[in-house]
Amino acid sequence: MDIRDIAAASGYGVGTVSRVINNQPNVSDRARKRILAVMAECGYEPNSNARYLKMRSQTPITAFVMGVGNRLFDDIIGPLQAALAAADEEMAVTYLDDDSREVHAAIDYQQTRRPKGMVFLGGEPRYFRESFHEIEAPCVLVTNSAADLGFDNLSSVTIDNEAAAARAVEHLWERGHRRIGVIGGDRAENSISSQRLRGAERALRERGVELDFERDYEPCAFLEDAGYNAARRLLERTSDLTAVFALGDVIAFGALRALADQGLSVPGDISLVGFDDTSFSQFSVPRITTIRQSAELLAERSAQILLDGMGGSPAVHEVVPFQLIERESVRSI
Amino acid sequence: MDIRDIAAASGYGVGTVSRVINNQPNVSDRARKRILAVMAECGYEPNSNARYLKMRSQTPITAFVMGVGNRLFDDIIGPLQAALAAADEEMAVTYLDDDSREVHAAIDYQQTRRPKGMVFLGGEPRYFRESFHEIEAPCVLVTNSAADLGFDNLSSVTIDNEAAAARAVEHLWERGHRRIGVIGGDRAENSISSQRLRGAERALRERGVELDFERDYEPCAFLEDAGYNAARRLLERTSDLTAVFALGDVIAFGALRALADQGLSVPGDISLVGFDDTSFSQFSVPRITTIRQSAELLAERSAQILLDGMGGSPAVHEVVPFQLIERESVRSI
DNA sequence: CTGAAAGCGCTTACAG
DNA sequence: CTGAAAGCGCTTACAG
Repeated sequence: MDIRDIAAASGYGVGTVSRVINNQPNVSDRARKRILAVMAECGYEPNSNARYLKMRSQTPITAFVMGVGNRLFDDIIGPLQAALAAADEEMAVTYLDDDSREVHAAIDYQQTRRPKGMVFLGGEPRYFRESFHEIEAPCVLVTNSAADLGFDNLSSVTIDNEAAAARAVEHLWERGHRRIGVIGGDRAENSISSQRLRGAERALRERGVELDFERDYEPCAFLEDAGYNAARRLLERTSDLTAVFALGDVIAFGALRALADQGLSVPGDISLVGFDDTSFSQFSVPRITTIRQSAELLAERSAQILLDGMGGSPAVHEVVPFQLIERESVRSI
Repeated sequence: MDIRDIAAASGYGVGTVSRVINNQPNVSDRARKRILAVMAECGYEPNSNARYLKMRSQTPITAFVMGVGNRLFDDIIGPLQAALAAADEEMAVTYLDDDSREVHAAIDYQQTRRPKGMVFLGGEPRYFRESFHEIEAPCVLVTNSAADLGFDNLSSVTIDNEAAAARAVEHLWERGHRRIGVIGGDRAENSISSQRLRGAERALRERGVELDFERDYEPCAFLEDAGYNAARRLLERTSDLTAVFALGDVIAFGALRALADQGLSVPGDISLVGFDDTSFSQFSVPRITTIRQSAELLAERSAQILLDGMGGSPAVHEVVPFQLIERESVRSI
């Protein structure tokens, strides 16, 4: 069942059928109606490989979402789509699993789809450095900075993760906490988690205390049970902590459980701050004080920057504000 | 930069270049080496639309994952991939958002990719009924039954959701609970949530009590805040409940919060059972008693059934066991 | 408003 | 082992 079958069945030529498929003008109402009817009856769907092989350009903007289940990304997609739609641009979204290299996926995609522009929700700067030069369309990386990468078609919009983490620690400090532990991420990794870690370190240093990585820090992945184990190890090792800063809410959620299992109440015995403002921190008992990135703002700025880029503007690297959300997991001492 | 450029640059013909791209025999080592070198140097990547336009068959098995952030599905993917790999079959995965109709996506995909087989993690029987007849490859629907649909290339593997829900209610009953409320899902919907609801209804009926939908039931979406509100409404309306069965763990998580906000302790004042065994129920305080579906089993059986289907076997509809996981949210009264 | 024809970038018999 | 040629299913000037 191809376009020729439809042409034959409708009594028109393939050119005309193609025009109705693409909603183009210069087709009589009669022809359009007839052809639509035949297509519906046959359940015909155009072969998209053949289409894209020809229309090698100008397919919609595509958003790549790194990993699944990231609430922040889910919250960005909607407003992003809306902002783009306001400028009459469609946006397709592709979810990538954690193992896939976003830039390779984008290269493949570009190869076959030739999108007008691409946006990456999340992504490892490292991969961009390696192979982004192969991609040609204007792009924007969201939630991570591409400022150091120096590609002229790669913009970025992000919060200042370092400052946000520093703010979290500062909040704890203001509440009287002096013995603050940190869990999550990895010192070596050159990415978001290490920026947050640096922020925590800096905030402490500015207050005259050097973060003791041996004693007061425990690295871990962004998973509940990793957070659970990290909190457990940390508390067993150093018992004089009055507060813990978890680099992510998932980690904080696991930590909350670990604390409960050790008979510690939050915030009675120990205070806890998370990062990301996921549903965990909104619904847990106690609700967790955390750092929120504004999905709306991120979305809106990304859309505008991408649009500008498609219009020929050079890459920009924008930093948007974050917010400390005070809830129930920190007490003053 | 296309295959002809590579042919020209290497001094060979396009046919030979195509053979090396596809790792086919009948190419001299010399030619292969030379062509590979040229391709690498040019950073050439074949246009996949053109490839698939020709090779209209035999692309890898594809798994469609409905919605994002479903932990169970995430847990199935790995073992599924592994089981298929053991039979030398690759598997690609495509995440679909909640609004997209899985079957339409599959039809499109089939159109361009012609996969050997497809597996659906989740999916609405309704959509399958409407348009699955257009798809030709052997398929398997996982976590929902396709037994009633009668397509001979559509198998399914699922737990008995009705029995599992009945088991959850029975567990509460055995612990002495007689006034049991239910939250989640929708009576009208012909899908997983309604099966669970029917199970709860049946378990109660078998014990001589008719589930009072007006008083003891509150419908809601599978979201934390929906669970929160549903629990709140239910408890405000009917104050003599000693236990609540939430049709999903996300719902249970929201409910747990609502209960805490009303000053009710779980399980002290009220018992709670969830469904799905997500990280919520494993790490919340208290940990939630719930129903677990075995991701491994689901994956393994799905793989085998798909493989059989590709070998020509007729569709089968398999029901795998579930398990009640007792944790900390139910007390005996 | 409509159709015939060229061409998108590949793969695959078919000759050699 | 290699190349010339046909063809996958579309879209898009170009004539009419």
